[in-house]
Amino acid sequence: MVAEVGVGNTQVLNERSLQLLKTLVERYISDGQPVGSRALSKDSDLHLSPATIRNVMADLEDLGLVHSPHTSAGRVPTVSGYRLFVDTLVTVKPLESKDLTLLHQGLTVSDGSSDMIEVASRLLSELTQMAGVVTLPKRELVCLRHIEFLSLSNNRVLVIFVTNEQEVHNKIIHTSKIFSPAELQQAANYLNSTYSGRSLTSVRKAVLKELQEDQERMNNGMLDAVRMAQLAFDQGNDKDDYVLTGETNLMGFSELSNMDRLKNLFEAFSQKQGVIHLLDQCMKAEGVQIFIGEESGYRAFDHCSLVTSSYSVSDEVVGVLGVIGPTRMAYEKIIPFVDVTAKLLGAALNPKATTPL
Amino acid sequence: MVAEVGVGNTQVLNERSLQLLKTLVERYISDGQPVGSRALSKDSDLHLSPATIRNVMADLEDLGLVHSPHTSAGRVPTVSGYRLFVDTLVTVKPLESKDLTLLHQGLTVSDGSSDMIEVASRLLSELTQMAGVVTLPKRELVCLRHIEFLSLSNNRVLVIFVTNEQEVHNKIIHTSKIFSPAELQQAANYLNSTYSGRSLTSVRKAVLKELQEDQERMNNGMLDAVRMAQLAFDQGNDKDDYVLTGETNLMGFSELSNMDRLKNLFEAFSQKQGVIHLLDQCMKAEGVQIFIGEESGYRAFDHCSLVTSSYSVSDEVVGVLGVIGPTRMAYEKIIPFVDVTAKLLGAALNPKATTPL
DNA sequence: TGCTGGCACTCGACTTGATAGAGTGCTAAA
DNA sequence: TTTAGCACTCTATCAAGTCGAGTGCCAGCA
Repeated sequence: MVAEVGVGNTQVLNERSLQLLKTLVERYISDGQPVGSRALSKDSDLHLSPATIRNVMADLEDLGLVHSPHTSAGRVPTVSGYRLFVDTLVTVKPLESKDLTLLHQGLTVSDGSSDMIEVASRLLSELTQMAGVVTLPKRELVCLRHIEFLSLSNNRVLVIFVTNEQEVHNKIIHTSKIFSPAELQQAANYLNSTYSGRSLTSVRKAVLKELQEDQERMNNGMLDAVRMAQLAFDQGNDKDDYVLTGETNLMGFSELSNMDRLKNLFEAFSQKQGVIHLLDQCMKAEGVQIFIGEESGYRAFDHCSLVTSSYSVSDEVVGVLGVIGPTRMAYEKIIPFVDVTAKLLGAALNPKATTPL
Repeated sequence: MVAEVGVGNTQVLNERSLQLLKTLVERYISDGQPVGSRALSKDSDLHLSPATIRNVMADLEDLGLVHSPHTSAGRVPTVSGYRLFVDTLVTVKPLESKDLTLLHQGLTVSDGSSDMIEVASRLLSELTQMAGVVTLPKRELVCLRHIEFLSLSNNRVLVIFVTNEQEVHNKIIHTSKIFSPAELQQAANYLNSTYSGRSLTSVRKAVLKELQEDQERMNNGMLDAVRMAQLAFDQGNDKDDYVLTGETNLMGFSELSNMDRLKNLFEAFSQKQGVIHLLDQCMKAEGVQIFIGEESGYRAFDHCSLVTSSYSVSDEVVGVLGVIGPTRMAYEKIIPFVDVTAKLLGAALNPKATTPL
């Protein structure tokens, strides 16, 4: 993607062109207006005349890095231009100490009763004045703490299970026969003593294995328990989900003030599907990842950028968080912001954490 | 509010004027354009010339029922005009059988595993193409089914309790001493045997009473149990909440395409406070209630109307549902729609229900 | 060879003026 | 009491004109 730099056209994309591109993007991000050659001549420290800059701009336009909305307007960065900018040109600013303090305050493990995910999302959106998004930690990496059954009418059983420290999940399963409360209690006891402390994926695997191989070894009660566990931890039970806050902040940006775009975007938010898929992709990479405009592949996000970072608990990636805003966002601030938030959240979610960083 | 009708100015607000107001509102609702005297003359069955109608319009304008955006535009209903219309003039249309079928399908008790509240909200928004809102049933009228404690680190205890048939709630409480799992189990057993089946409010009252009066009668374990119950069922534990769907539908309406208005509205939605307060007011009245524009008292809703109805389980009002849309909405359809949905939802939530209506 | 000043040109934003159409208020007549 | 007619008002729309920002290109200069 950055292949243009220094291959065939080294002489075109030299240091100076890159410097000008950088200045242009910075200027456009802060102003929102197409940047003309005169402004660029003043802004950059290169002491070049507007005429020279126009020549360079023409080259950058040929390379698809900038674009002119119309004949006599300045230049605006294209998606490729932004890409080059965030990949190699941007000079990230260290987080303002005010913001850092707020993040620390919000994301310390002290107060276990508040929902960290929610807090993180809110911090992201409030401090960046854009939309913040945080996925719930992946259940594969989540430990079963306790399970409990409660009988309902019509062969239905309410399964309640607690994961990690304090997250409560519940699901209704349909059983083939009616269980007495005592039987349910017994089943729960068996499952708790056997599987408590193990990860949900490993529990699921173990359950499947027992059903296939060890049936003769088990008594009826154990078999029932394992069967119910299978139903309870069935794949795709709790769909991965995310917490999104500050969507309304996005309504302030002029590039999103087009009602159709905005509607598409908000519909994408409420359907969740696309967003989840996008965030899933970010989970694979470590560190900060950025989707600019159409790069995401979802039309609804055409005029948005997404700056994400995965967050990890005990060196395992368990989720993703990020900021959604207009393509024209202050990447140099947002990138470190997302980075730090991800690290703090990971640390805060770590049960045996001392304050990190 | 409807006091103008037939008091001092009977001769002004006579049958004919009302008929014309009705026609005007209907026409404006369907067109969205200010209605002129000529159009009104054709639309109404009164066989009056435009000139006559202009005289009537001038009277209606004096009474504050209609309003001219500018000198040579037609008339538009004011809030008072809408009020009079929905209170006395509107002829509600019976629900289309297609919609009725869909409502019945969605809101029958058969499938207990899906969330009725969510379904109801979604039906409201999808079938009306506006936003649907449904409050969660009031907890005062909710029965405790089962309670369970789980110890966490640092004197914290995770309380899980199940209400009604299958709703699971959880809360973390801080205790003064550290309990062993066995002690917690014992406390849960005591509470389950004592309070299971009673409403949350009555449990709360009973707990308070025991703590104040019957302390000497109880052993230590019971006392601990009751203390924990008090913490768990503390007032304001689960804040009343609502499920809102189809907000994005509102972005299609021209009267809400002003970005500022829209932003205010969506911020009100995400803060929830104001909406909850508004819905609470509706809980007091039975049947369909309507807030038009500024009547709600919340600036964010200035250009919206809210058509609500409380819904009841076993003859007790437990919640409110409604539709939010632009002031210019098809009241004659929405009113019966909300009415029927409320009745169906109430019936569906009734544990021992046969299909109603 | 690369940079710069100059010049003609283009395009959008804004202003102005003219026109058509919808709808009103008022008055006088039926 | 209703109606027809008329003058008036206001909006929306279009065309024309102007201004300014910015470009592309060319010729000259270091």
